[in-house]
Amino acid sequence: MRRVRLEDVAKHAGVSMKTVSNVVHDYPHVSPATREKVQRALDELGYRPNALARRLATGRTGILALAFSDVTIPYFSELARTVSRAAAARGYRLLLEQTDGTLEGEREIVSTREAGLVDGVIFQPTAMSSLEIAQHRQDIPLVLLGEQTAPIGVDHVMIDNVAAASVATEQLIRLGRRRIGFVGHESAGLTATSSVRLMGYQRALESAGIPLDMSLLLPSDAISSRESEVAVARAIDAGLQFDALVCRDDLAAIGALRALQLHDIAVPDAVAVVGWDDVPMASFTYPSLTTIAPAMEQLATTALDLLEERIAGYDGVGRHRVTDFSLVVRESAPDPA
Amino acid sequence: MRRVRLEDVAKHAGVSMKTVSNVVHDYPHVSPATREKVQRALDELGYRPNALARRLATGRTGILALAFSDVTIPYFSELARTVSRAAAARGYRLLLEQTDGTLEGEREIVSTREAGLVDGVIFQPTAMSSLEIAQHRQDIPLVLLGEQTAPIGVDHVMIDNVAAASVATEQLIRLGRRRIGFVGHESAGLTATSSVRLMGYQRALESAGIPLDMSLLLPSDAISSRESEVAVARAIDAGLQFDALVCRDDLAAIGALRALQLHDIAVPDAVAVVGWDDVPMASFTYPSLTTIAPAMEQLATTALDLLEERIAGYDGVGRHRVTDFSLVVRESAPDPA
DNA sequence: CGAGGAAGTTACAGCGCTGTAAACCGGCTG
DNA sequence: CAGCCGGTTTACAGCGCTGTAACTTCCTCG
Repeated sequence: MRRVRLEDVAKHAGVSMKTVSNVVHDYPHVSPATREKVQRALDELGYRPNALARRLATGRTGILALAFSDVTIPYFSELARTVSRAAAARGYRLLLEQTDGTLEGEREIVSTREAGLVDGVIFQPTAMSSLEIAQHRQDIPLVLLGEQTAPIGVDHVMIDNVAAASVATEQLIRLGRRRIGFVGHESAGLTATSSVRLMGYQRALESAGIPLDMSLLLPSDAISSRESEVAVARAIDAGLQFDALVCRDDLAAIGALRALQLHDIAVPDAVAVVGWDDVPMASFTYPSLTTIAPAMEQLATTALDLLEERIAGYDGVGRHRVTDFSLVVRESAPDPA
Repeated sequence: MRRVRLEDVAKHAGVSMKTVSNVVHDYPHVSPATREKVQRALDELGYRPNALARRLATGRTGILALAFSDVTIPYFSELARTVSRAAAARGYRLLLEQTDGTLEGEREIVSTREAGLVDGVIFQPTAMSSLEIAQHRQDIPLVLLGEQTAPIGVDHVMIDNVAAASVATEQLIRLGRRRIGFVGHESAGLTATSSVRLMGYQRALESAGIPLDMSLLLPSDAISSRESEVAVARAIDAGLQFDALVCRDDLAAIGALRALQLHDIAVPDAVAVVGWDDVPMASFTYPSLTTIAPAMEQLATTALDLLEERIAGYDGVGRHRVTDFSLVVRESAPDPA
């Protein structure tokens, strides 16, 4: 069953290849008679265009890559879904690239040994520094996501993490909490994400005149529910007193919740908890999680806008866009009565 | 900054394009001297092959599509991660296609209006029937995942859902439970998945001599934690007596857990719960979930094996592969003391 | 009635690469 | 020393499509 080519259709309809191509693409200047004749040939032969060839000829593939560490991290699943939808709406398809958060994996993304396959890349780095990105990067349209600062010449979209962390912390302060811990930042090699969130947390405490107590920082060995559960459990066992927790992300919050429950500590009465990301699960934990919700659609749209401009040829300085967030209030840290 | 082509390198090195191509591909019969000369030219010019052109010439793209309803469903995140890794190990990259579980979305996948972009497709249908798949399908290598039966000529990989549902149910029976409910199947338009799982549940009850009580079937309006939380809450409020729940998947189990907790019903003492999929979250709920864990790696590997055979030209009857599963015992339905 | 234009159509040269067949070049055999 | 052989290299024809320029009709207008 040989593939039907444009030429076959052309022969069948008795016109030139280009005319067939014009019909396929709804090019306006084709006479109705020809159009109909060609269309019939198209149908009879069951022609399906070869995407590859078309793309070689036009130079654009219609494929974008979305790269991050791991799709099973709920925030990234959400990101993948949202970007995939938004991309589809613009006629692009999405290549999924996982880096496992390793330097090698991330280098591979940025230095793309093969050209041409992908029109552009949206990339949320974990391990790579801005400097390294600048060094390895090829001349493929690139938009960076996340808290990492971007190299000159590279576009970047993020939410204002410092502000968001402050908002989260303030919610706890409004509840009258004073011994507010921070959970889930890396114990070694703080990521950019954790560090800006910590900064916002500190800032909110300062503004409220609450002195920073270093013992309330509960780092964990890795970004996972497991590790933050361990960290919180250890703190409780060590007799640490606290009445609220700001968590680096919802995964950390979920781990924290579990540690508190295992120790029969009531949430939010004894300890209030806020998370970050508003992952789907945040509604279904018990109690459900108050959390920072990034405006995901807006983020995806903004990133795609920038990327499309790059693809279209914009080659100026890197743009920096800040997208919105909101605090979703649920059971784990309700509004004050 | 014009792209460097094979021809540019060839000119620079004073050899033919094909020789350069041979060096790039480590073709053995190239003299060391030439190889070295070409390699230098390659490096000096910073040549990067154009994937598209290569693929047009060879006819293979090295891209596979993975299609299912929604990446944010944890089972699919896991699937995406595992398949993506396995595919990467074999030199393929993964295009992510979301169908939203709609018929149109799924039709699009199977009928692929464009040819050539993708070497093969791994697809887990939700809405489409086997018949419809057979009707719409094009001649692109295709492997089906999930409980749906596959059309003749199409490969299919799944776990033995009836057996797995029986194992899950038996765990509850061994705990001495007799009033075992089933939660989270669709109240209208049962999917193939729900229906085989229900079948296994019934079979286990029968084997244990427990009569089936239809009132213990708690369907929900949609597959989500929210809906199954509602379904379970409603049942409790209606005074339904039960001492265990088999849930259609972990999402349903998580919803059920929340309903039970909100009603102060102890898990597993009053009601034991088993889920399905072993999503990452299953370890971090409180209590953690006993759940059916499909052998995801094996599933991905098997699917890719079949697909690669198809890509290589196998055109025989559809193969049917059954992969393993296990019951992961956690707090929500522990082993009997 | 011929110039000028718009609409419709076509031929053809790429896009950047690879497969094939053929050419080339010593070195070895008889 | 002709003939042959294997390793090495090359020219060239595609892969299937689109952009461009040019050509052909058929009108319209002065």
